[in-house]
Amino acid sequence: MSDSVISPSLFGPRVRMAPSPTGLFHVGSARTALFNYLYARKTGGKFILRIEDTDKQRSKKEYEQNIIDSLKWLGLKWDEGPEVGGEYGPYYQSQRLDIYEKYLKQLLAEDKAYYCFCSLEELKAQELEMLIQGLPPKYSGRCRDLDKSLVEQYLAEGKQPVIRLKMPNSTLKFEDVIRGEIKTDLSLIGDIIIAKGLREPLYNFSVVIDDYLMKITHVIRGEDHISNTPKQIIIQEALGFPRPIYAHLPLILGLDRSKLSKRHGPVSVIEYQKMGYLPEALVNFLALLGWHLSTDEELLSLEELIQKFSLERIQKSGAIFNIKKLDWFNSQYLRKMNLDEVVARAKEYLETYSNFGEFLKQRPSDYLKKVLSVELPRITKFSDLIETSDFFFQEEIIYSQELLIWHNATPQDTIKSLQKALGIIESIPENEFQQANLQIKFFTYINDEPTYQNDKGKLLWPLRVALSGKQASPSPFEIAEVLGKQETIKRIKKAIELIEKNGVAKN
RNA sequence: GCCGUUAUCGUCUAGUUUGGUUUAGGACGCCACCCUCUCACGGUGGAAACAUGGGUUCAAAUCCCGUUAACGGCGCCA
Repeated sequence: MSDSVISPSLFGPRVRMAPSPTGLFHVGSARTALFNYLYARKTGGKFILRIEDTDKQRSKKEYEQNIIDSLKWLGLKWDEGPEVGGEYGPYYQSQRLDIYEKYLKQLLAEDKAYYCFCSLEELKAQELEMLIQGLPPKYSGRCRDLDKSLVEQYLAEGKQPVIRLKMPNSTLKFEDVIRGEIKTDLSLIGDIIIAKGLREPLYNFSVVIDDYLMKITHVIRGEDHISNTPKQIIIQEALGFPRPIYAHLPLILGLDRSKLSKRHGPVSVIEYQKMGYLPEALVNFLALLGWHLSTDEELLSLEELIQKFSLERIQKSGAIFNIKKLDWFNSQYLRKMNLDEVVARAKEYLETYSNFGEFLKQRPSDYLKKVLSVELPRITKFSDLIETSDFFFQEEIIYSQELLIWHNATPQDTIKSLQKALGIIESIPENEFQQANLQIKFFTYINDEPTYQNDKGKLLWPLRVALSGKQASPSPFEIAEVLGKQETIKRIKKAIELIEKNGVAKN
């Protein structure tokens, strides 16, 4: 048996990401892609993307595009694969059927694989039987030594066989970079099906062929593949292929510690994009799920991650996807980022995911920048802009008049406060209508006015609500500057009207 | 059921290889206080963990053995 392990070639390691387009690109896959990418960049190797679309029933074009879009959004560029090509293509398994067929025939000819004509029903029954006996379900090997002529006859009759690989009965050991030595008793596995037909290869088989032909040196993938590894190694050995280096990543888990899935909440990369997370933040967060520096550094750009990454520091146990920490990363990135950059991204976000785009077009070009300079400390992701800062993006704001009333102030008090505020606002010239100035004007008044001296909220709270319509918002001065003098006056007058219409009448 | 993997604060983790420097460090979250018209931001402080039993040793989160629990796999899916 060949135990030859691929040594890093002259050209450096080659790693790959091999997603299947059977669903939206999962954050777990994104992390696997990230680790592969980091390793390739760190070592000067190549990161290859291969689409595993041999399952014709489940593979969909739209999911294929989603994989590509998600990877691009995250900033993980592949060196070979769809769109960019490469010398070991094609990079879609569905286009490699001739290749698989060739190797399948070779295995059959060498008697290392055989046709199996057992029906699904028979197999199911056997499986059940073994389970009852407390044995691991395993194929009996009934067709293993079928007579050649009988095989020919069945084939001629048009029977649809599957192709099985003859598994040895030995113990197989392999080295995992993250976990060390892993042993399996092959006698427990039985002859696995490697293809449904000459042109219908199954995962375990096609991966081995592709990894070999694409000269993959390191297979970095999820822990859920550990039990596939021995099978793949046996296929490699039957074919005389060298063994790549394996690294099995811990799983990403949901709150209940089971593999992260839809029932735990949003799981696809695009959903996080829609929620307004920054790709940088997602990448940073994902990198720290199962990998950590010995120092306390956590905020790391993709460049820094590349510099500092090492397979050795990957964790062995699964990590729970904690969205609160993602939120924290996102706020950090939002605040650290250059304001113009944030504005550009927020603009794009609002245009694609909200209906505030039109409103924005009618405002001065620096309007969004003003909004963001005020709202940035208050949001964790762009969708918060839609939910909590909508008053900046709408002509009409809706709120109840009770919200305008401060503590134990009466509606009359509130009208008085608003009128006073209106007076101050009106006295400030358009070109001096800035936050700092507004604040000075208001506080000068407050300090001389006994009614408000010790209860600033009596004046400021109704003002703020009049402008925002919210219980929680930036200060009235900040909002006023962004809104501009005219809009500010308009909203205050509206508030006064609102109380006059309802609040006063009630008293 | 069988096989495999894993086990430090609620969560992500440092420390485990080479036992003592650890009254176990950091981050997220949580709580309190300060700032304050509200909400955030910011600042200060706090609660919070070595799964369990047994060894070895002067000394164990760190080494050895057992137990338990959790998860993953056991597809003519990938």
